[in-house]
Amino acid sequence: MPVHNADIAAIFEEIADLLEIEGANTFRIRAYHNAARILQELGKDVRTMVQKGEDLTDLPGIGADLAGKIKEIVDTGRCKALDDLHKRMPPAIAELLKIPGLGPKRVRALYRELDIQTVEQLRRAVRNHRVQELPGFGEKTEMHIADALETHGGGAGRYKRVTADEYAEALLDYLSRVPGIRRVVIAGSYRRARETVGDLDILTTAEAGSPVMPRFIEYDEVAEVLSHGATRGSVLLRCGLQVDFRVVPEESYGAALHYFTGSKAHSIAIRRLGQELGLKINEYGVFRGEERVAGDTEESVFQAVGLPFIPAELREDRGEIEAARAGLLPKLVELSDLKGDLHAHTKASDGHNTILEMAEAAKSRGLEYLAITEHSRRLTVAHGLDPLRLLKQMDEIDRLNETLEGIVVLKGIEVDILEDGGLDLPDDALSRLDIVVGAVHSRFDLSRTRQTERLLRAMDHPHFTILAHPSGRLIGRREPYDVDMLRIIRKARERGCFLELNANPERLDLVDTHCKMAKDEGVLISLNSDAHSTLDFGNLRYAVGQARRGWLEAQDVANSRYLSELRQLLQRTL
DNA sequence: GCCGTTTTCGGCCCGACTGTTTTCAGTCG
Repeated sequence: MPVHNADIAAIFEEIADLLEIEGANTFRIRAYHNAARILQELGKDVRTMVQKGEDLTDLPGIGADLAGKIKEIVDTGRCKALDDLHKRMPPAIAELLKIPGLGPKRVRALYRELDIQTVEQLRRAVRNHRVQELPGFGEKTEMHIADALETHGGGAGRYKRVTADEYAEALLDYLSRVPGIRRVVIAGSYRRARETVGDLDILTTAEAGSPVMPRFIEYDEVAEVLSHGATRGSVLLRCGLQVDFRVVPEESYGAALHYFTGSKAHSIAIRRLGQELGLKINEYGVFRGEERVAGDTEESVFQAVGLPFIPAELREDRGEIEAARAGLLPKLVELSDLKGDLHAHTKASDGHNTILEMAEAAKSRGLEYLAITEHSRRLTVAHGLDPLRLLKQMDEIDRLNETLEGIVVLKGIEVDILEDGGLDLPDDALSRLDIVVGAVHSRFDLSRTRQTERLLRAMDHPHFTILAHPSGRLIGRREPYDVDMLRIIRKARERGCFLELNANPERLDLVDTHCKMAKDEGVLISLNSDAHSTLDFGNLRYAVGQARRGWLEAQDVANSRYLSELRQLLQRTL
């Protein structure tokens, strides 16, 4: 059984949870959480690093002990430290930590006093009102646990960004009309452009006496008020999305925005920097003793710790602070950098609009070229094109280009990559196209070796241009297929191919860490809408957000090039 | 458990809200 980074991360998370219940040193617990995060965001396989004998302690947050445990897990699939914890504590007990309102102390009390080890046992104890008799618990706490147990399992989970957008926009509109409100902004993972958000963090400033907090909790989509005080409130919307709300003084806006944007790891790192300089940083400002020295803007907070402004999308403590200090922050790509789109469909396959409609829509978005890339024949459910229909469409595009102004339509295909790595159309058809987008739409279940070989072979095809949605994942619905992404990226460099960052909000494929890896390896990414209708070009902003999280600059993006420049890039070394 | 321009020990970010408390612990973000 190959051990993936996620497997090791899961073990570390479990160790952290069990240690927390045991009452271990909080910084030791944090070290395990931190290591789990590092592994998940690493982008490359730690298993391979172990096999190559690389020094894992070079990774931030990994010391000799954790490096040893990683190696142990890679080699044996087990971790003695976790096994030992399991001997002392029931394995299922960590589940209890996921119930809102239950932290390590209460879980430990429930276990020690009432021998509660599982969610089911807790449910019974709550029913029999045994929980409220425990010291530190009470009637209300027991009631809250009962409520939480009812919703437990139906868990809200994380929301796709595009879904959160719908609720966020309506709420922002409502809040912006509250009398006396000055600023309303969404911070948190939403502002960092994460592909999913667990909740919405809304930050406001308002004039004295403005009824922002009461208006917030009486918003008509609020299903439940979880808490509300003078400056902080928390609600559940009817859709299940949690919204955390803060009101801060105007002069604290920058410090508060920085803090509530996070990430947690980034905030901690910045506060630590402040500490080294004798500064205290909280959401109200940057303080030297009693004196506020910064905090009205985010820039002032960064400046106080000697750094330039760091864009929100980079704030994950993945090296952005070091880069900022060294003056090496990327100038991140923006939506306006995109000159074209290299992946779109029309009615000819499974799209909803004509070529002309798609071209006009792309042009109205400020794009100068658009590749039409229908599915190929094997994908019958999508009315994939055979060579004859493809030729007909190419003629149509030629005719259309003679009349179009301000936009050029490129001839392309989204050709299926067959199980053996062959392409679903003959060479003579592919050779006439401007763009050949290759994509996997079947056999997601191949072994890592075979899936990787399949993609490498497809990319070796002389006409291959772009690898579409390279991991095949659908957010929250389908896991990525198992491939060695570093080998794929290196093959792309060798062949002069691009990798796609697919803008469909269900996909957003590549993930940010692989974008960064491609950039580091010198491979260009194409930010493609994969539009199936004229409306879908709006999704490009999600791709841009993801690209920014992957440190991409305009120069790292294939379709930030003007068409003449792009054509040169497409002149492949065969 | 990690880390080091205060370096192998002694630190490790900081505050709001709730409930069970008579001044604070627990949880959460």
